[in-house]
Amino acid sequence: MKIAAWNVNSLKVRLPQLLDWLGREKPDAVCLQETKVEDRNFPIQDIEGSGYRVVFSGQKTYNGVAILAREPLQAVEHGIGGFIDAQKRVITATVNDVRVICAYVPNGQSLDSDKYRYKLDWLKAFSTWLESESRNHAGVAVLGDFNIAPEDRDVYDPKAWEGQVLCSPAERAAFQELIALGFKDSFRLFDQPEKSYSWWDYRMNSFQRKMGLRIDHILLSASLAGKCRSSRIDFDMRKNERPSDHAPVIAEI
DNA sequence: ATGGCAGGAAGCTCCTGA
Repeated sequence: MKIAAWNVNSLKVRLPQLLDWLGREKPDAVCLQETKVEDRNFPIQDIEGSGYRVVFSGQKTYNGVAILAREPLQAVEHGIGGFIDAQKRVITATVNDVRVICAYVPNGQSLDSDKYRYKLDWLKAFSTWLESESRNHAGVAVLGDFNIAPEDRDVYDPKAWEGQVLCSPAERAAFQELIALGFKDSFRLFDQPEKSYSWWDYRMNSFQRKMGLRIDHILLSASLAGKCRSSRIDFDMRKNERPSDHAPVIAEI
């Protein structure tokens, strides 16, 4: 089973690229973030026309998540259980007996921002809820934009980013708390190229200069990690015309 | 030290992203 995550930064703009990519990669399940589209405007027809079923949870302008799958999406759940959140950041469904959790973790903006406090509170609630999901499902995969670079090797200039949002000790500790629930960062199960990142700023020619961060991840519960055959970043998607600032991440389980 | 790029909503500019 091939699973993937991609922060599209507007599904409306990226739809042609998404449909192309689905035809080429043929993933079994795809988690999208930052769709930025209200549910009533979601492009259901285009996606179903490509042979995928889809569930989504969106809002105007910001956030918005969706899961696409070739097989039925069962036991769909919106948001984080037990956590009230006006922002549409999580959607979950069971596909082929795998509990697929699509997450768009808050950005946090800066350490002195209210948004940073919200990010840490959000991650705490997410961790608590994920623990119960793990108890209730044998195979769990968490895919999405975590807005956390877990280690210095996930950052092009660790000195410059030290202590900054996306790299701060509290955010990294929150990421490790998820790992401590029994998840593996699938990307690190395999040897990877140097300077493997999943996001590059649109400015300053960051992609060409390999100035990026690895903040999009696929976490796998122990049973899925044990049979994971590959995990990679589809860098080529960042070379497209009008690219998303994020590249898709893909794993085979 | 600062701004730079992109998308959206609104409106001829601002907010957010990371």
